[in-house]
Amino acid sequence: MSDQITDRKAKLEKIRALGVDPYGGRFESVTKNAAIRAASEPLNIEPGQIVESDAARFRAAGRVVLYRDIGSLIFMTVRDWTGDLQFGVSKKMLQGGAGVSPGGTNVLPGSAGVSPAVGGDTTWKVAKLLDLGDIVGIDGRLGRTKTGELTLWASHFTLLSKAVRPPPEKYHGLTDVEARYRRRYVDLFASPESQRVFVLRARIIDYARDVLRRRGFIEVDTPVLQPIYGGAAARPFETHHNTLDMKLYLRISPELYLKRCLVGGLERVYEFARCFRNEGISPRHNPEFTMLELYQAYGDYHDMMDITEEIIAGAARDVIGSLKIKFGEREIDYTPPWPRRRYTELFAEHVGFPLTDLAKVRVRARELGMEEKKLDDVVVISKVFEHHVEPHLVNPTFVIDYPAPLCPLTKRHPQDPQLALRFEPYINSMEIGNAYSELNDPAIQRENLGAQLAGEGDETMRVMDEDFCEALEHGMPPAGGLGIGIDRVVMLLTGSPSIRDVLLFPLQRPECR
RNA sequence: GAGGGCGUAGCUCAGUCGGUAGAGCAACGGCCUUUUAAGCCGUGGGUCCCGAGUUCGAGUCUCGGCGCCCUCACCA
Repeated sequence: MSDQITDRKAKLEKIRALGVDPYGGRFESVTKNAAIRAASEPLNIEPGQIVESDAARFRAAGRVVLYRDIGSLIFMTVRDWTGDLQFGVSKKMLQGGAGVSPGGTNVLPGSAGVSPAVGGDTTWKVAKLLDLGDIVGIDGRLGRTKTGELTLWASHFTLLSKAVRPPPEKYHGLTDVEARYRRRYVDLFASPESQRVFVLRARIIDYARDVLRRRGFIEVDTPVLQPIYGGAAARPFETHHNTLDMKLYLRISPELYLKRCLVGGLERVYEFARCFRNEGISPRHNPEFTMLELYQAYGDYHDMMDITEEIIAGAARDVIGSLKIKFGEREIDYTPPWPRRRYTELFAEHVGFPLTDLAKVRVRARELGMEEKKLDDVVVISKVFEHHVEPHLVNPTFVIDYPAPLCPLTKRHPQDPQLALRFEPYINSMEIGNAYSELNDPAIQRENLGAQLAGEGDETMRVMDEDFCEALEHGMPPAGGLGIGIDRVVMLLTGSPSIRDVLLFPLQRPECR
């Protein structure tokens, strides 16, 4: 059967028989491996030397990723989330009187060796019973081996958690993508580069929060469970509340609630909104994803472009450390200001004729193999745009002033009512957001939403959000609004080709085991 | 939804023309006080994704199913 598990459980019992709890408790005041490395620099440790001074005493902890037993001497490479460090355990150097480190808590109550605690001899036996994947803590003195490797030599040694399952192969780690997604916990500890993505994700989000806080925004939470869904064009997930006996939808967008906040006088609000869309899955689409959405009263979409640049270019510079970041074979230049290009101009430039020449647009659509007869003009235009223009939008570009019929929640362009004051930032041919000068005329809003519902026909169960329209009738300040697909931004900044690489636990069908 | 690719030991992977299942790491037993993916000697380990079929014989060929990845479609 699964003999490695059996072997490890046998060791577990041997360790318990020694009076040591293989699952330790609190082990605080640990210095991170990276900090220990940094602290070693001024010590100028010579190969073969072990430093006696207090400046070289450290407590460290982490997971055993490499283990080399040389008889009466054990070397192990121990990983924490700052990096790896070699621990050395020498039979002669272990101090008795505590099989656990001072402050360690893993002496089994009532065991034979409990008082005055297990000795160095017991500690040694435990060290010999270690396996790859175990989590250990040590107190020791810093030195260098003959070959110059920085090493923390244990005076006390503690087993903090015994792994009864074997880790993946120590050199390759987990490479099978399915295994990495299904058992992310293994992928994370086996692959520092995977861990790095999620640390960077957190820092990028922190960075965005800092930008918004400096600009006077407050973070709010709006409903995920919504009786009426809206704010985007997508099919929703449905659910049901038992005691209210009520149909509910998981939100496809927080937009209509955040605008209610504007009506209420919360002038600058943002939300990191987990959204759910019951649509196809692809390397750029996950059924649940995170949208940073924000609204600024008295602003417009130009302000939103400034914020977009400040967050994304700033995160590139300050979190990743460069305004030029590779993605696949390409290098993307995030240096602001990003070009702001009109939709109509880009269309004419890359398609070869203006989008107002509808006959030509439809001919081109047919050439692309499209069933264009049943589609509205603007839909055909947008398909042709996607096909011909998006591939050219590699470096960050704001595409501005979209055809109005595509934008039911957007204010019209004052010079051209055919256009809407909307932009989408594109990077690496991918939409990474959506923003506009928000429509605040309640009559036009009601009309647009009605037209949208009519366009969707009976295929969706969508109904008019009367309460939202009523809110606008109380007066919503003019405002700029912005949504940024956080997952996609993290993909770009970390060089991750699939959205699943930046989601800790992407949706997978049940495993047949 | 359509097409293509993949699925073999805990992990990473070989497996020829259809002929009784292989390596490295990991594991187990032994040796070793300066290793670096430690080394040396020895040992064990398989639902070849699942199920049918063809065949004297299937990891290999055929069909069906499941899962994952990619492309396209839908969508965003």
